[in-house]
Amino acid sequence: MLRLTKKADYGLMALKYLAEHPDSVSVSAKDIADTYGIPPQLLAKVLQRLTKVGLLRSHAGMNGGYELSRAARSISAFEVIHAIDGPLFITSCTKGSKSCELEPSCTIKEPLARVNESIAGVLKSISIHDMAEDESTSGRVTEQPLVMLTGS
Amino acid sequence: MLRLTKKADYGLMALKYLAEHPDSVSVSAKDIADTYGIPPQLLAKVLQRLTKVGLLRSHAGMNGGYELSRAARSISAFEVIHAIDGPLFITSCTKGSKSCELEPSCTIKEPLARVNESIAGVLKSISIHDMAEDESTSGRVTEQPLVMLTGS
DNA sequence: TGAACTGCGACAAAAATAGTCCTATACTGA
DNA sequence: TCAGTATAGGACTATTTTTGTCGCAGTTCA
Repeated sequence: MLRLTKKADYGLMALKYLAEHPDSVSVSAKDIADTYGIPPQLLAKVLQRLTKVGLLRSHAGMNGGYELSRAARSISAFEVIHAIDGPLFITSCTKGSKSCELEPSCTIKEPLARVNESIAGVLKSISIHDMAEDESTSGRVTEQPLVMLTGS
Repeated sequence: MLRLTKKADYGLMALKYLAEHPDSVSVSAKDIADTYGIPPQLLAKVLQRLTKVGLLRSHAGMNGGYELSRAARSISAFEVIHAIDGPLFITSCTKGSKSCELEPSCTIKEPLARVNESIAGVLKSISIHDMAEDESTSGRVTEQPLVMLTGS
């Protein structure tokens, strides 16, 4: 339930990798794919999408590759996931497109929409920087409130 | 991204329906399926599973059907979803089974595990009763904190 | 110019979901 | 006690989503 696609996983891993190697001018998709043992071509597509959305800057040609276009601290997990998996959300039919295929029957949607926002909030509150930092200083991140949802 | 399966949707809808009809001694799967225009047999299976898990009580034979085994207020969305979609979570490989197929590469998992818990918290904090109530007195539910995640 | 890249579109393969069918069993009421 | 209505559940098929591959065009750099 509620699982991320592998593409989103790959995207997060790649951004984390880039966040941890700010020194390297640019890193190729292949470099990252090799490091994590994931299909290079797939990762390439993911990175291309992230570039298109503006989270990465690409650099074609020899010694080319990708780099973060912004500070890791300012890139949220939400942005990454949204860019890769799209805006779709919790319930099959979110009120983006025409309500529900199932007539006016979907009475469950509105309550879930709020849950939806809560989850988005959680995802927005965690940055690539947080994820990268986590490893070395585990436990530090939790000190600050991950998310605070009162009222809304 | 992060969307519920239809089965889970159906389950939530059914429980909500039952919560809204406490008068009826028991409601058949067909009744609910007809009301919402969903496949009866599929809903039947969902309800059977919810019964097995103990969220519903079933009653075979004529005029049979299902009823909540507990107060709607004490049944969380989390329980329902967990019963139907299983315990799987956010990231492909949660540290339930052996860490990751991808060697020690999955550095992304631990940070996401925390996100995972946050989401579970959100889901646990909303009850079937909340969802049923929502329609009539929309907006009331939001007044109470949906979830409060500080530190953890 | 050629090697090492990114950028895309079209597929193919695999896995998860959704939905159907069929049979067995339980209970109710006439 | 029999007929009708329900649940219980296994097996199977269909559909959709996800994952991964291939091939080719454009870029950059030495």
